[in-house]
Amino acid sequence: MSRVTLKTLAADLGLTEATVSRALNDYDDIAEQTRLRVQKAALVQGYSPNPAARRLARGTAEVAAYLMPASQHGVYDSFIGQLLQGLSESLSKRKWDLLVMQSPAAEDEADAIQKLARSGTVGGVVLSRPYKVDKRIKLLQDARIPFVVHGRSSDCSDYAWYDVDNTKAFIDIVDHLVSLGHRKFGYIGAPSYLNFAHQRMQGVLQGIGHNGLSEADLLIEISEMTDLGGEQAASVMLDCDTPPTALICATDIQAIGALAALRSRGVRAGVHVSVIGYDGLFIGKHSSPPLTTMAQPLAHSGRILGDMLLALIDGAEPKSLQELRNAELVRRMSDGPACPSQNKP
Amino acid sequence: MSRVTLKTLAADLGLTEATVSRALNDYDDIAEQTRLRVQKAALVQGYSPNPAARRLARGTAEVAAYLMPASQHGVYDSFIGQLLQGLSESLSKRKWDLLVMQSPAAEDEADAIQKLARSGTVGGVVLSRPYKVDKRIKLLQDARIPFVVHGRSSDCSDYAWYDVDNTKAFIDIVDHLVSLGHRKFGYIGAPSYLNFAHQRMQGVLQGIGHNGLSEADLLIEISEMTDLGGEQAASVMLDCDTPPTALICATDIQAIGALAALRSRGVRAGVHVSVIGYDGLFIGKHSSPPLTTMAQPLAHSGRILGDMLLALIDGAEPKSLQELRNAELVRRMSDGPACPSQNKP
DNA sequence: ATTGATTCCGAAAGCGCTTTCGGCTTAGCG
DNA sequence: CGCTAAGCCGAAAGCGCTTTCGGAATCAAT
Repeated sequence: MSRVTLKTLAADLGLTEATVSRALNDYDDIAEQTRLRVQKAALVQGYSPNPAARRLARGTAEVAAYLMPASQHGVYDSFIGQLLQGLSESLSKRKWDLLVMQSPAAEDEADAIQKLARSGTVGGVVLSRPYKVDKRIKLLQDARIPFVVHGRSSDCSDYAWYDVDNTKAFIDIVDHLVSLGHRKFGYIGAPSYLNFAHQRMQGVLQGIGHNGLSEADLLIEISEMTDLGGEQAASVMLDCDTPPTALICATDIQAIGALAALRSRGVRAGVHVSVIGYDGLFIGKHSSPPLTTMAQPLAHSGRILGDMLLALIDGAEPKSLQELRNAELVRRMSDGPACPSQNKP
Repeated sequence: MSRVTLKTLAADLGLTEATVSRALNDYDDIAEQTRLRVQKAALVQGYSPNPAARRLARGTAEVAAYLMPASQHGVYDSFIGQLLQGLSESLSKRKWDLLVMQSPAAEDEADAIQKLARSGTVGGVVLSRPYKVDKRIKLLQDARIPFVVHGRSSDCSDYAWYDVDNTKAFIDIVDHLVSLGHRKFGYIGAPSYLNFAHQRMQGVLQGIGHNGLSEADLLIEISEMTDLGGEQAASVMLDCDTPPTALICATDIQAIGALAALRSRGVRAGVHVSVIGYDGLFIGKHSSPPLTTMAQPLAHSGRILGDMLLALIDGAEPKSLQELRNAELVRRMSDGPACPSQNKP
């Protein structure tokens, strides 16, 4: 059983390759009747076009690339599977393929992206977790490759993105904790070249301001986005003279580390000290105590990003494709009213 | 700045496209001197071949597809990110691209894979988590697409695979628990169409046999691979007349659910009842109590699979590429000596 | 009946690269 | 010095598909 190509199909039908091609691609200068005849034959014979040939002829590829964020010190983002599934689902509606690529090392970025553009390998790009100022975005714009960003860089007016309102989320966290009576906070942040980390910190700062507190009421530690990082940062804050009564963490992973720090000191999270994380990771349900967290709605983020990219390909204005969602507080057991007593029992 | 193609390069150098092509691809009928001249020019001008054209001409694609396992009831495998990173790293040594595809629905599998083969989209496939008898494997063989399997189906003699010895791991678990004095077990399994689930159960069964115990000493519950599934299964076993003193779980996720079931009954894991999981998930470190588990060495599995695939492409015998690793018991806090007293306090 | 517009399809030129084949040049040998 | 054998490179034919252009029908209208 040799391959069935346009040529063999055409020969079978007594038509030209050109006609068959147009029939299959729904050109309108093909008689309805022959169109049907051709499409049926294609189905029967199990014809499927050679994508390489099509790509070469058309000059455009039905492939999107997902630029994976680099792993942070061996911690891999657990949402990647979910995101890819959504993306691939959405893209497959148009029979697009999904390529995953490592975000190249900083120096090679320009090269890599220009190569992407030049070779025409991909027809679109999804970029995750942008930096505060992200050269890749400009490169993609210059290369005229349609792209959507999962997150925002500091200047995000000119491209398509989908993001969660990090700043608002952390303002909300502060508000929530203040309403529980907390007045002294610790913030465990992430490296601020990642823009979401910057945004989250801004949220905390604004929240503190809102509520009439001063910077003196806020301790800040920046740590790696790992459990160990969170644990160390929490330790530092807990061991100081007037430790905070509430710990706000940039990510759940760090929060879980913070929980460990509390446990090892015999401090009860949710009673003596409140801990709130961000992400809504599944795993927080099973920490001890279960972690209160701001859950981001990433159930459909993959699909949304995919749909945006497709829309972009169809000629939509990038600026019209910007979607901001809100995270939602899910209270479990690690937050509670401020503890009036000393928090070192 | 228009695209630099073989044509423009050739024109610049006063050579033919053919010569330039051969020079760049290290053919040996090109004078060393001109080869260098060409390669340098290519570098300077930033030439990179159009992959679609190359693919079309060569008839072979430098692209591997990863068939993502479908999510189980909304639980996404957290190892996917890590695996993809390893794969992509390995493949990029040869400038191969990585495509991710959803494993198509059962009925469409044949179609999908045949389409893969016919269209020549991919030059290799990585298949995760095979079923006990997996049609996809035969399809791939028939289609003559090089492929490696992450895991094994029940008949695994004829293809390349990388797997962890699930059976041995669970024998080891039983042995370990027996040495701690346990005599009555509960096994929380996963749906056995997934071959790893079958293997793990076999391990438990063999372990029980080894140690001179009988089937009466083993309760079995099959559940979904979710925390809830594990929790429900554990509940059933704990509530029976003579509950087991040790719970063996097919996956960490289920084990974590089991832990929850214990907690809600006031039964202390690691003291009254031992719980052991499998996977070595990061998250087990932070459960309460921290989960004892068989950790599989997946740190490099992506790279290994990638290297295998590349070797296959180079003509290696599939049978010579079969690698079995052992999982390793990492003891945390959820196992302990059998508790002589009633385990319902 | 002649013209003009439609409708539908074939011819043919690529897209950018690979690869076979053959020819020219130079070296090696008697 | 002539002849064969390498060594190098150019010519050209494709890979399988798309798309422009134009031509042959068909039809309506003058």
